[in-house]
Amino acid sequence: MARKTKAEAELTRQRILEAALRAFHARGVSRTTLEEVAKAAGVTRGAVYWHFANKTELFFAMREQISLPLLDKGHSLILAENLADPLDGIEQSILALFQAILESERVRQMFEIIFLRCEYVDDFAGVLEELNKPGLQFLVDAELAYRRAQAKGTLRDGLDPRALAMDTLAFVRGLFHQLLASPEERDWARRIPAMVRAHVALRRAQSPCGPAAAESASAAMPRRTRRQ
Amino acid sequence: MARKTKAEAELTRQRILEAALRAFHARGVSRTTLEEVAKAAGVTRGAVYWHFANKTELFFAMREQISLPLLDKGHSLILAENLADPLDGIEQSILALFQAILESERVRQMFEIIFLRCEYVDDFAGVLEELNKPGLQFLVDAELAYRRAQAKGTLRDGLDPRALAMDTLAFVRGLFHQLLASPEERDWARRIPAMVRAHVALRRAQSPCGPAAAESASAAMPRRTRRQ
DNA sequence: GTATATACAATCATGCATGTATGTAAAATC
DNA sequence: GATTTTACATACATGCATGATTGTATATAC
Repeated sequence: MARKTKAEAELTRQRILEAALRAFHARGVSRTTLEEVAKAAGVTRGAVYWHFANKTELFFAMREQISLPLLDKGHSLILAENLADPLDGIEQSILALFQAILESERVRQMFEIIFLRCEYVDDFAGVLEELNKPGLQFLVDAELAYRRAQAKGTLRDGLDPRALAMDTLAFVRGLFHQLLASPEERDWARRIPAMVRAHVALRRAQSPCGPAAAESASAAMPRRTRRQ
Repeated sequence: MARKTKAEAELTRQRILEAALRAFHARGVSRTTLEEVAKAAGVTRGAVYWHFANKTELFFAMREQISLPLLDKGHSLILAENLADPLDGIEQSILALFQAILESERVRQMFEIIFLRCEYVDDFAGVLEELNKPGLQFLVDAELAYRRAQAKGTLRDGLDPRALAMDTLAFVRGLFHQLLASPEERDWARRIPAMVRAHVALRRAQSPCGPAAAESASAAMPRRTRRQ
Protein backbone atom coordinates (compact mmCIF):
# COMPACT_ATOMS: atom_id res chain seq x y z
CA MET A 1 0.00 0.00 0.00
CA ALA A 2 0.99 3.50 -0.77
CA ARG A 3 2.67 5.59 1.84
CA LYS A 4 0.55 8.51 3.06
CA THR A 5 1.61 12.11 3.39
CA LYS A 6 2.32 13.47 6.86
CA ALA A 7 -0.99 15.27 7.02
CA GLU A 8 -2.83 12.13 5.99
CA ALA A 9 -1.01 10.10 8.60
CA GLU A 10 -2.04 12.53 11.30
CA LEU A 11 -5.59 12.25 10.06
CA THR A 12 -5.63 8.48 10.36
CA ARG A 13 -4.15 8.87 13.84
CA GLN A 14 -7.07 11.08 14.77
CA ARG A 15 -9.50 8.63 13.25
CA ILE A 16 -7.99 5.84 15.30
CA LEU A 17 -8.37 7.90 18.47
CA GLU A 18 -11.97 8.66 17.60
CA ALA A 19 -12.69 5.02 16.85
CA ALA A 20 -11.08 4.04 20.14
CA LEU A 21 -13.36 6.43 22.02
CA ARG A 22 -16.45 4.85 20.48
CA ALA A 23 -15.21 1.31 20.89
CA PHE A 24 -14.10 1.72 24.50
CA HIS A 25 -17.42 3.31 25.30
CA ALA A 26 -19.44 0.63 23.60
CA ARG A 27 -17.62 -2.44 24.86
CA GLY A 28 -15.41 -1.38 27.76
CA VAL A 29 -11.66 -0.96 27.59
CA SER A 30 -10.56 -4.51 28.28
CA ARG A 31 -13.10 -6.15 26.02
CA THR A 32 -12.41 -4.02 22.98
CA THR A 33 -9.87 -5.53 20.66
CA LEU A 34 -7.50 -3.49 18.61
CA GLU A 35 -8.98 -5.25 15.61
CA GLU A 36 -12.32 -3.62 16.38
CA VAL A 37 -10.74 -0.22 16.79
CA ALA A 38 -8.86 -0.63 13.53
CA LYS A 39 -11.92 -1.74 11.60
CA ALA A 40 -13.99 1.13 12.97
CA ALA A 41 -11.27 3.53 11.92
CA GLY A 42 -11.11 2.00 8.45
CA VAL A 43 -7.57 0.68 8.81
CA THR A 44 -5.88 -2.54 9.86
CA ARG A 45 -4.22 -3.40 13.15
CA GLY A 46 -0.94 -2.59 11.51
CA ALA A 47 -1.87 1.08 11.46
CA VAL A 48 -2.90 1.05 15.09
CA TYR A 49 0.34 -0.57 16.17
CA TRP A 50 2.23 1.92 14.05
CA HIS A 51 0.74 4.93 15.86
CA PHE A 52 0.45 3.41 19.34
CA ALA A 53 2.56 0.81 21.07
CA ASN A 54 -0.43 -1.04 22.54
CA LYS A 55 -3.91 -0.63 23.91
CA THR A 56 -2.74 1.10 27.07
CA GLU A 57 -0.94 3.85 25.20
CA LEU A 58 -3.92 4.28 22.92
CA PHE A 59 -6.15 4.70 25.96
CA PHE A 60 -3.88 7.27 27.57
CA ALA A 61 -3.58 9.25 24.34
CA MET A 62 -7.33 9.33 23.88
CA ARG A 63 -7.94 10.42 27.44
CA GLU A 64 -5.29 13.10 27.38
CA GLN A 65 -6.52 14.65 24.19
CA ILE A 66 -10.01 15.17 25.55
CA SER A 67 -9.47 15.90 29.22
CA LEU A 68 -6.54 18.31 29.18
CA PRO A 69 -8.45 21.27 27.72
CA LEU A 70 -11.23 20.77 30.26
CA LEU A 71 -8.96 20.93 33.27
CA ASP A 72 -7.34 24.14 32.13
CA LYS A 73 -10.67 25.83 31.72
CA GLY A 74 -11.99 24.83 35.13
CA HIS A 75 -8.87 25.98 36.87
CA SER A 76 -8.93 29.41 35.28
CA LEU A 77 -12.58 30.01 36.10
CA ILE A 78 -12.56 29.24 39.80
CA LEU A 79 -10.01 31.83 40.77
CA ALA A 80 -10.96 34.63 38.39
CA GLU A 81 -9.71 37.82 39.98
CA ASN A 82 -12.35 40.44 39.30
CA LEU A 83 -15.32 38.79 40.95
CA ALA A 84 -17.75 40.64 43.16
CA ASP A 85 -18.18 37.45 45.16
CA PRO A 86 -15.51 34.69 45.12
CA LEU A 87 -18.31 32.17 45.61
CA ASP A 88 -19.41 32.95 42.06
CA GLY A 89 -16.09 31.62 40.83
CA ILE A 90 -16.75 28.29 42.49
CA GLU A 91 -20.24 28.21 41.08
CA GLN A 92 -19.15 29.08 37.57
CA SER A 93 -16.29 26.61 37.38
CA ILE A 94 -18.54 23.76 38.47
CA LEU A 95 -21.24 24.81 36.05
CA ALA A 96 -18.70 24.96 33.23
CA LEU A 97 -17.56 21.43 33.93
CA PHE A 98 -21.04 20.00 33.81
CA GLN A 99 -21.96 22.04 30.76
CA ALA A 100 -19.00 20.54 28.95
CA ILE A 101 -20.35 17.07 29.66
CA LEU A 102 -23.93 17.90 28.80
CA GLU A 103 -23.03 19.63 25.57
CA SER A 104 -20.39 17.35 24.13
CA GLU A 105 -21.08 13.72 23.36
CA ARG A 106 -17.36 13.09 23.08
CA VAL A 107 -16.60 14.52 26.51
CA ARG A 108 -19.41 12.60 28.08
CA GLN A 109 -18.35 9.32 26.53
CA MET A 110 -14.79 9.88 27.65
CA PHE A 111 -15.86 10.34 31.25
CA GLU A 112 -18.14 7.34 31.05
CA ILE A 113 -15.19 5.30 29.90
CA ILE A 114 -13.02 6.59 32.69
CA PHE A 115 -15.54 6.07 35.47
CA LEU A 116 -17.62 3.16 34.28
CA ARG A 117 -15.78 1.21 31.62
CA CYS A 118 -12.23 0.88 32.83
CA GLU A 119 -10.55 -1.32 35.43
CA TYR A 120 -7.89 0.41 37.45
CA VAL A 121 -5.26 -2.26 37.86
CA ASP A 122 -1.77 -2.84 36.49
CA ASP A 123 -1.09 -0.40 33.69
CA PHE A 124 -4.22 1.56 34.45
CA ALA A 125 -3.59 2.01 38.14
CA GLY A 126 -1.68 5.17 37.30
CA VAL A 127 -4.79 6.72 35.80
CA LEU A 128 -6.29 6.90 39.26
CA GLU A 129 -3.60 9.27 40.42
CA GLU A 130 -4.17 11.30 37.29
CA LEU A 131 -7.82 11.46 38.23
CA ASN A 132 -7.02 12.56 41.74
CA LYS A 133 -4.81 15.41 40.61
CA PRO A 134 -7.60 17.65 39.30
CA GLY A 135 -9.48 16.88 42.50
CA LEU A 136 -6.60 18.02 44.67
CA GLN A 137 -6.17 21.12 42.54
CA PHE A 138 -9.85 21.93 42.95
CA LEU A 139 -9.48 21.41 46.69
CA VAL A 140 -6.74 24.01 46.90
CA ASP A 141 -8.49 26.47 44.62
CA ALA A 142 -11.86 26.10 46.30
CA GLU A 143 -10.39 26.54 49.76
CA LEU A 144 -8.74 29.76 48.64
CA ALA A 145 -11.98 30.96 47.07
CA TYR A 146 -13.92 30.20 50.24
CA ARG A 147 -11.28 32.02 52.24
CA ARG A 148 -11.55 35.06 50.01
CA ALA A 149 -15.32 34.99 50.38
CA GLN A 150 -14.85 34.82 54.13
CA ALA A 151 -12.66 37.90 54.01
CA LYS A 152 -15.19 39.72 51.89
CA GLY A 153 -18.01 38.75 54.19
CA THR A 154 -20.01 36.92 51.55
CA LEU A 155 -19.56 33.58 53.31
CA ARG A 156 -21.93 32.46 56.02
CA ASP A 157 -20.45 32.81 59.49
CA GLY A 158 -18.89 29.95 61.37
CA LEU A 159 -17.83 27.84 58.39
CA ASP A 160 -14.38 26.37 57.84
CA PRO A 161 -13.00 27.02 54.33
CA ARG A 162 -11.00 23.81 54.22
CA ALA A 163 -13.93 21.68 55.31
CA LEU A 164 -16.16 23.51 52.85
CA ALA A 165 -13.76 22.81 50.00
CA MET A 166 -13.73 19.10 50.78
CA ASP A 167 -17.49 19.10 51.05
CA THR A 168 -17.89 20.82 47.71
CA LEU A 169 -15.43 18.47 46.06
CA ALA A 170 -17.40 15.50 47.33
CA PHE A 171 -20.58 17.09 46.04
CA VAL A 172 -19.14 17.65 42.57
CA ARG A 173 -17.71 14.16 42.39
CA GLY A 174 -20.97 12.60 43.48
CA LEU A 175 -23.06 14.61 41.07
CA PHE A 176 -20.59 13.63 38.40
CA HIS A 177 -21.13 9.96 39.03
CA GLN A 178 -24.88 10.27 39.26
CA LEU A 179 -24.94 12.01 35.93
CA LEU A 180 -22.74 9.40 34.29
CA ALA A 181 -24.42 6.42 35.87
CA SER A 182 -27.94 7.30 34.82
CA PRO A 183 -27.85 8.95 31.44
CA GLU A 184 -31.43 8.02 30.69
CA GLU A 185 -32.62 10.80 32.95
CA ARG A 186 -32.91 13.63 30.48
CA ASP A 187 -33.69 16.34 32.99
CA TRP A 188 -30.10 16.76 34.05
CA ALA A 189 -29.61 19.83 31.90
CA ARG A 190 -32.01 21.75 34.13
CA ARG A 191 -31.47 19.93 37.40
CA ILE A 192 -27.73 20.22 37.63
CA PRO A 193 -27.45 24.00 37.42
CA ALA A 194 -30.14 24.27 40.08
CA MET A 195 -28.35 21.82 42.36
CA VAL A 196 -25.03 23.55 41.93
CA ARG A 197 -26.53 26.95 42.70
CA ALA A 198 -28.37 25.54 45.70
CA HIS A 199 -25.13 24.02 46.96
CA VAL A 200 -23.31 27.33 46.84
CA ALA A 201 -26.31 29.28 48.06
CA LEU A 202 -26.34 27.21 51.23
CA ARG A 203 -22.95 28.69 52.03
CA ARG A 204 -23.64 32.32 51.22
CA ALA A 205 -23.96 34.81 54.01
CA GLN A 206 -27.44 35.89 54.95
CA SER A 207 -28.33 39.35 56.08
CA PRO A 208 -28.38 38.69 59.85
CA CYS A 209 -32.02 39.07 60.87
CA GLY A 210 -33.72 41.40 58.47
CA PRO A 211 -36.43 40.40 56.03
CA ALA A 212 -33.76 40.00 53.36
CA ALA A 213 -32.61 36.84 55.12
CA ALA A 214 -35.57 34.84 53.92
CA GLU A 215 -35.04 35.87 50.35
CA SER A 216 -31.36 35.04 50.47
CA ALA A 217 -31.96 31.63 51.97
CA SER A 218 -34.52 30.79 49.34
CA ALA A 219 -31.68 30.67 46.87
CA ALA A 220 -31.19 27.16 48.12
CA MET A 221 -34.39 26.26 46.32
CA PRO A 222 -34.19 25.47 42.61
CA ARG A 223 -34.99 28.61 40.74
CA ARG A 224 -36.43 28.92 37.29
CA THR A 225 -36.70 32.63 36.77
CA ARG A 226 -33.06 33.55 36.62
CA ARG A 227 -31.37 33.17 33.26
CA GLN A 228 -28.09 31.30 33.29
CA MET B 1 -11.73 -37.64 43.76
CA ALA B 2 -13.95 -38.31 46.72
CA ARG B 3 -17.34 -36.67 46.83
CA LYS B 4 -17.69 -34.06 49.60
CA THR B 5 -20.48 -33.82 52.14
CA LYS B 6 -23.05 -31.04 51.75
CA ALA B 7 -21.45 -28.94 54.43
CA GLU B 8 -18.05 -29.35 52.83
CA ALA B 9 -19.46 -28.37 49.47
CA GLU B 10 -20.91 -25.20 50.91
CA LEU B 11 -17.55 -24.46 52.44
CA THR B 12 -15.73 -24.72 49.13
CA ARG B 13 -18.42 -22.49 47.63
CA GLN B 14 -17.62 -19.88 50.25
CA ARG B 15 -13.91 -20.29 49.62
CA ILE B 16 -14.47 -19.73 45.92
CA LEU B 17 -16.43 -16.55 46.66
CA GLU B 18 -13.69 -15.36 48.96
CA ALA B 19 -11.01 -16.15 46.42
CA ALA B 20 -13.01 -14.33 43.75
CA LEU B 21 -13.16 -11.23 45.95
CA ARG B 22 -9.39 -11.18 46.34
CA ALA B 23 -8.71 -11.99 42.71
CA PHE B 24 -11.15 -9.43 41.30
CA HIS B 25 -9.70 -6.83 43.63
CA ALA B 26 -6.13 -7.60 42.72
CA ARG B 27 -6.46 -7.93 38.95
CA GLY B 28 -9.82 -6.45 37.96
CA VAL B 29 -12.86 -8.44 36.97
CA SER B 30 -12.17 -8.92 33.28
CA ARG B 31 -8.50 -9.78 33.67
CA THR B 32 -9.01 -12.41 36.35
CA THR B 33 -9.33 -15.87 34.95
CA LEU B 34 -11.42 -18.54 36.57
CA GLU B 35 -8.25 -20.59 36.73
CA GLU B 36 -6.75 -18.00 39.07
CA VAL B 37 -9.84 -17.97 41.24
CA ALA B 38 -9.88 -21.73 41.39
CA LYS B 39 -6.21 -21.97 42.29
CA ALA B 40 -6.56 -19.33 45.00
CA ALA B 41 -9.48 -21.28 46.42
CA GLY B 42 -7.52 -24.51 46.36
CA VAL B 43 -9.74 -26.21 43.78
CA THR B 44 -9.85 -26.62 40.00
CA ARG B 45 -11.94 -24.83 37.44
CA GLY B 46 -14.30 -27.74 37.51
CA ALA B 47 -15.38 -26.83 41.02
CA VAL B 48 -15.93 -23.20 40.05
CA TYR B 49 -18.07 -24.19 37.08
CA TRP B 50 -19.97 -26.57 39.29
CA HIS B 51 -21.01 -23.84 41.71
CA PHE B 52 -21.33 -20.96 39.24
CA ALA B 53 -22.32 -20.98 35.58
CA ASN B 54 -19.65 -18.47 34.58
CA LYS B 55 -17.66 -15.47 35.72
CA THR B 56 -20.63 -13.14 35.57
CA GLU B 57 -22.70 -15.24 37.94
CA LEU B 58 -19.74 -15.59 40.26
CA PHE B 59 -19.37 -11.83 40.32
CA PHE B 60 -23.04 -11.23 41.05
CA ALA B 61 -23.05 -13.83 43.82
CA MET B 62 -20.00 -12.30 45.46
CA ARG B 63 -21.44 -8.82 45.29
CA GLU B 64 -24.83 -9.84 46.60
CA GLN B 65 -23.44 -11.70 49.57
CA ILE B 66 -21.54 -8.69 50.84
CA SER B 67 -23.72 -5.77 49.87
CA LEU B 68 -27.18 -6.95 50.81
CA PRO B 69 -26.67 -6.79 54.60
CA LEU B 70 -25.25 -3.29 54.28
CA LEU B 71 -28.23 -1.90 52.41
CA ASP B 72 -30.68 -3.27 54.92
CA LYS B 73 -28.83 -1.66 57.78
CA GLY B 74 -28.61 1.76 56.15
CA HIS B 75 -32.27 1.75 55.27
CA SER B 76 -33.38 0.92 58.78
CA LEU B 77 -31.18 3.57 60.37
CA ILE B 78 -32.22 6.57 58.34
CA LEU B 79 -35.92 6.41 59.18
CA ALA B 80 -35.68 5.31 62.79
CA GLU B 81 -38.90 6.43 64.45
CA ASN B 82 -37.95 7.56 67.92
CA LEU B 83 -35.48 10.27 67.03
CA ALA B 84 -35.42 13.64 68.72
CA ASP B 85 -34.22 15.12 65.42
CA PRO B 86 -34.81 13.32 62.09
CA LEU B 87 -31.58 14.84 60.84
CA ASP B 88 -29.77 12.53 63.25
CA GLY B 89 -31.15 9.57 61.31
CA ILE B 90 -29.57 10.86 58.12
CA GLU B 91 -26.30 11.46 59.92
CA GLN B 92 -26.24 8.05 61.54
CA SER B 93 -27.08 6.07 58.42
CA ILE B 94 -24.33 7.77 56.47
CA LEU B 95 -21.86 7.26 59.29
CA ALA B 96 -22.78 3.60 59.51
CA LEU B 97 -22.13 3.10 55.82
CA PHE B 98 -18.68 4.60 55.99
CA GLN B 99 -17.84 2.80 59.18
CA ALA B 100 -18.64 -0.48 57.47
CA ILE B 101 -16.10 0.34 54.78
CA LEU B 102 -13.45 1.58 57.16
CA GLU B 103 -13.79 -1.39 59.47
CA SER B 104 -14.08 -4.29 57.08
CA GLU B 105 -11.43 -5.09 54.53
CA ARG B 106 -13.87 -7.33 52.70
CA VAL B 107 -16.48 -4.62 52.36
CA ARG B 108 -13.93 -2.12 51.23
CA GLN B 109 -12.49 -4.44 48.60
CA MET B 110 -15.95 -5.24 47.35
CA PHE B 111 -16.72 -1.57 46.79
CA GLU B 112 -13.37 -1.00 45.18
CA ILE B 113 -14.17 -3.78 42.76
CA ILE B 114 -17.56 -2.33 41.99
CA PHE B 115 -16.42 1.23 41.49
CA LEU B 116 -12.87 0.87 40.23
CA ARG B 117 -12.32 -2.58 38.85
CA CYS B 118 -15.34 -3.45 36.79
CA GLU B 119 -16.49 -2.42 33.33
CA TYR B 120 -20.19 -1.83 33.04
CA VAL B 121 -21.02 -3.19 29.62
CA ASP B 122 -22.88 -6.23 28.32
CA ASP B 123 -23.61 -8.60 31.18
CA PHE B 124 -22.45 -6.08 33.73
CA ALA B 125 -24.57 -3.21 32.49
CA GLY B 126 -27.30 -4.47 34.76
CA VAL B 127 -25.13 -3.92 37.80
CA LEU B 128 -25.39 -0.20 37.23
CA GLU B 129 -29.11 -0.28 37.78
CA GLU B 130 -28.53 -2.34 40.89
CA LEU B 131 -26.15 0.34 42.06
CA ASN B 132 -28.68 3.06 41.37
CA LYS B 133 -31.41 1.36 43.36
CA PRO B 134 -29.90 2.00 46.80
CA GLY B 135 -29.28 5.55 45.67
CA LEU B 136 -32.90 6.07 44.74
CA GLN B 137 -34.01 4.48 47.98
CA PHE B 138 -31.76 6.82 49.91
CA LEU B 139 -33.19 9.72 47.95
CA VAL B 140 -36.72 8.85 49.02
CA ASP B 141 -35.77 8.16 52.62
CA ALA B 142 -33.64 11.26 52.98
CA GLU B 143 -36.33 13.50 51.50
CA LEU B 144 -38.81 12.14 54.01
CA ALA B 145 -36.35 12.64 56.84
CA TYR B 146 -35.70 16.21 55.76
CA ARG B 147 -39.43 16.80 55.55
CA ARG B 148 -39.92 15.47 59.05
CA ALA B 149 -37.14 17.72 60.29
CA GLN B 150 -38.84 20.62 58.57
CA ALA B 151 -42.06 19.83 60.38
CA LYS B 152 -40.26 19.58 63.67
CA GLY B 153 -38.49 22.85 63.09
CA THR B 154 -34.99 21.39 63.30
CA LEU B 155 -34.29 22.17 59.64
CA ARG B 156 -32.95 25.52 58.60
CA ASP B 157 -35.58 27.76 57.05
CA GLY B 158 -36.02 28.15 53.32
CA LEU B 159 -34.62 24.80 52.26
CA ASP B 160 -36.30 22.36 49.91
CA PRO B 161 -36.32 18.75 51.21
CA ARG B 162 -36.16 17.18 47.77
CA ALA B 163 -33.24 19.35 46.70
CA LEU B 164 -31.53 18.66 50.01
CA ALA B 165 -31.91 14.92 49.53
CA MET B 166 -30.33 15.06 46.10
CA ASP B 167 -27.55 17.23 47.43
CA THR B 168 -26.85 14.85 50.29
CA LEU B 169 -26.89 11.85 47.98
CA ALA B 170 -24.35 13.55 45.73
CA PHE B 171 -22.23 14.30 48.79
CA VAL B 172 -22.29 10.71 50.00
CA ARG B 173 -21.54 9.34 46.56
CA GLY B 174 -18.65 11.73 46.10
CA LEU B 175 -17.14 11.04 49.48
CA PHE B 176 -17.51 7.36 48.71
CA HIS B 177 -15.47 7.67 45.57
CA GLN B 178 -12.82 9.83 47.17
CA LEU B 179 -12.40 7.28 49.90
CA LEU B 180 -12.13 4.40 47.47
CA ALA B 181 -9.91 6.18 44.98
CA SER B 182 -7.26 7.22 47.49
CA PRO B 183 -6.90 4.53 50.12
CA GLU B 184 -3.39 5.62 50.99
CA GLU B 185 -4.77 8.53 52.94
CA ARG B 186 -5.09 6.99 56.34
CA ASP B 187 -6.80 9.92 58.00
CA TRP B 188 -10.19 9.03 56.59
CA ALA B 189 -11.30 7.39 59.81
CA ARG B 190 -11.29 10.77 61.51
CA ARG B 191 -12.02 13.01 58.56
CA ILE B 192 -15.13 11.32 57.30
CA PRO B 193 -17.21 11.51 60.46
CA ALA B 194 -16.29 15.18 60.73
CA MET B 195 -17.29 15.84 57.14
CA VAL B 196 -20.57 14.00 57.48
CA ARG B 197 -21.46 15.91 60.65
CA ALA B 198 -20.49 19.19 59.04
CA HIS B 199 -22.65 18.40 56.06
CA VAL B 200 -25.71 17.79 58.18
CA ALA B 201 -24.91 20.65 60.54
CA LEU B 202 -25.02 23.06 57.64
CA ARG B 203 -28.69 22.19 57.25
CA ARG B 204 -29.70 22.36 60.90
CA ALA B 205 -31.82 25.23 62.11
CA GLN B 206 -30.04 27.96 64.02
CA SER B 207 -31.55 29.90 66.84
CA PRO B 208 -32.57 33.01 64.89
CA CYS B 209 -30.33 35.78 66.20
CA GLY B 210 -29.27 34.96 69.69
CA PRO B 211 -25.74 34.07 70.76
CA ALA B 212 -26.68 30.42 70.38
CA ALA B 213 -26.61 30.88 66.61
CA ALA B 214 -22.85 31.07 66.53
CA GLU B 215 -22.48 27.90 68.51
CA SER B 216 -24.89 26.02 66.30
CA ALA B 217 -23.22 27.14 63.12
CA SER B 218 -19.85 26.13 64.45
CA ALA B 219 -21.00 22.54 64.14
CA ALA B 220 -20.05 22.88 60.53
CA MET B 221 -16.47 22.87 61.73
CA PRO B 222 -14.79 19.54 62.34
CA ARG B 223 -15.09 18.76 66.02
CA ARG B 224 -12.89 16.54 68.08
CA THR B 225 -14.39 16.72 71.48
CA ARG B 226 -17.66 14.92 70.91
CA ARG B 227 -17.56 11.16 71.06
CA GLN B 228 -19.31 9.37 68.23
C1' DG C 1 17.31 11.77 -9.09
C1' DT C 2 18.74 8.58 -5.79
C1' DA C 3 18.48 6.80 -1.14
C1' DT C 4 16.13 6.26 2.80
C1' DA C 5 12.65 6.51 6.00
C1' DT C 6 7.68 6.30 6.40
C1' DA C 7 2.92 4.59 6.79
C1' DC C 8 0.78 1.32 6.65
C1' DA C 9 -1.27 -3.95 5.00
C1' DA C 10 -0.77 -8.76 5.33
C1' DT C 11 0.81 -12.84 7.40
C1' DC C 12 2.41 -15.71 11.07
C1' DA C 13 3.23 -17.79 15.58
C1' DT C 14 1.81 -18.18 20.13
C1' DG C 15 -0.70 -18.42 24.22
C1' DC C 16 -4.36 -18.26 26.87
C1' DA C 17 -9.24 -18.24 28.49
C1' DT C 18 -13.48 -20.29 27.88
C1' DG C 19 -16.91 -23.88 27.82
C1' DT C 20 -17.97 -28.55 27.56
C1' DA C 21 -17.56 -33.34 28.05
C1' DT C 22 -16.12 -37.16 30.51
C1' DG C 23 -14.47 -39.73 34.53
C1' DT C 24 -15.05 -41.06 39.39
C1' DA C 25 -15.51 -42.02 44.14
C1' DA C 26 -18.03 -41.17 47.84
C1' DA C 27 -22.43 -39.36 49.97
C1' DA C 28 -27.47 -39.61 49.90
C1' DT C 29 -31.50 -41.89 49.12
C1' DC C 30 -34.43 -45.76 49.35
C1' DG D 1 -26.93 -52.64 50.33
C1' DA D 2 -27.91 -51.36 45.71
C1' DT D 3 -28.83 -47.25 43.07
C1' DT D 4 -28.57 -42.73 42.13
C1' DT D 5 -26.90 -38.33 42.65
C1' DT D 6 -23.42 -35.20 43.97
C1' DA D 7 -19.11 -32.68 43.93
C1' DC D 8 -15.78 -32.18 41.99
C1' DA D 9 -10.94 -33.30 38.82
C1' DT D 10 -9.24 -34.09 34.31
C1' DA D 11 -9.03 -33.72 29.55
C1' DC D 12 -10.40 -31.76 25.22
C1' DA D 13 -11.81 -28.58 21.52
C1' DT D 14 -12.21 -24.03 20.05
C1' DG D 15 -11.52 -19.31 19.28
C1' DC D 16 -9.61 -15.20 19.65
C1' DA D 17 -6.36 -11.37 20.90
C1' DT D 18 -1.80 -10.15 20.95
C1' DG D 19 2.74 -8.94 19.24
C1' DA D 20 6.20 -9.59 15.93
C1' DT D 21 7.65 -10.04 11.27
C1' DT D 22 7.69 -9.09 6.62
C1' DG D 23 6.38 -6.76 2.46
C1' DT D 24 5.80 -2.54 -0.27
C1' DA D 25 4.83 1.62 -2.49
C1' DT D 26 5.46 6.19 -1.93
C1' DA D 27 6.92 10.76 0.53
C1' DT D 28 10.59 13.04 1.76
C1' DA D 29 15.38 14.34 2.50
C1' DC D 30 19.61 15.23 0.25
